[in-house]
Amino acid sequence: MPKDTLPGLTACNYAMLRRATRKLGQFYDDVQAPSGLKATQQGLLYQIHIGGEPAMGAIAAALVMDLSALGHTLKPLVRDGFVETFTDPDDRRIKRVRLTQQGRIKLDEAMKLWQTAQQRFEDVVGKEKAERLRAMLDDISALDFDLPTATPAIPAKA
Amino acid sequence: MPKDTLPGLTACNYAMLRRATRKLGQFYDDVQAPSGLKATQQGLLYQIHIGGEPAMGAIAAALVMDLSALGHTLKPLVRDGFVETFTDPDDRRIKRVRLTQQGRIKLDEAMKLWQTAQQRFEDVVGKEKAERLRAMLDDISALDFDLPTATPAIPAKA
DNA sequence: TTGATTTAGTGGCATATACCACTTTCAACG
DNA sequence: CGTTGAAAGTGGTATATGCCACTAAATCAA
Repeated sequence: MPKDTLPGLTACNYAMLRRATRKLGQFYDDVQAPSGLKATQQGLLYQIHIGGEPAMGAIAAALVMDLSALGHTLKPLVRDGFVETFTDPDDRRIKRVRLTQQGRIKLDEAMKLWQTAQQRFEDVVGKEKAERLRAMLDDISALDFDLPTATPAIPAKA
Repeated sequence: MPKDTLPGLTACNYAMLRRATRKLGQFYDDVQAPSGLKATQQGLLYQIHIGGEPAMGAIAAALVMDLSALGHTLKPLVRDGFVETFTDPDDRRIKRVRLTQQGRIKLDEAMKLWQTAQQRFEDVVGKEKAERLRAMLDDISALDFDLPTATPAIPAKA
């Protein structure tokens, strides 16, 4: 039975990460469904909320997310009136983002549900273990994987 | 400065998970790009490979993935000739999946690149720590979050 | 055997994300 | 000043995923 000796996908860090993400997504989304927001959207609203009218690029950087992906993700939230954008008066390249009144209200509502999910998760997994998990994940998000695929030590400007 | 006292999104298990997933996705995808497969596709091919002509439902269950999502994800792989499907002769509801010859070759190719990425990840994070991470993620994928949202102890068939 | 129920997938629709090719602004230089 | 190159976003295209409504096939009951 070769299948027992094959490593299985449990060996792949990325595959494990995605699988666990799907699992948690189903859970958090389910709990937060009454608010009408997906957990992803709630997270984005929150990030904007604590960001102080952040620029698109700042949000993307904080979330380790592609800038264009952020733009797309933001669209439904703008369409539904939870978020609005405006051009930075000092640098017209920069687009800043903020919550609308409605967005703040909706975020409040969603946060209450979030707490339920979060609490439940920690009850099941253990507060201490959850903390360790988040710390590890935070580390990973900050890593630098530079593959030295022919790194010119110093481009020497030539 | 209220921003320093706000919990930041680092408190949310799900948000952390997604952020780390994006980070690793960018890394693994980048390393595996030469094969033409995304890391997600490589993972799926591998799962099929070790599954012994698995049924759609079996794959979805193993990956904690929605069945319809799996169907969609499979399409490009079928289109590109890496995977083929056939109806189970003993139960025509069941659709089984297997790699084509071309699919096996492509998987081999991608696995070599995967090993590079995997190795690099473990070099940076530490083999032991990576192992703990995967174990935790594996646990999470197997959890049962039943929120007793009015659980009728026994529907009593009425 | 027939009608109700359950199981396995499909298709449509919507969000999440990524990469690439542009466009618009700034900023730096000569 | 212009020219040039970097910085910030936008739009298009493609995959990843999920939910829901629906169909087909198998099972269970009566």
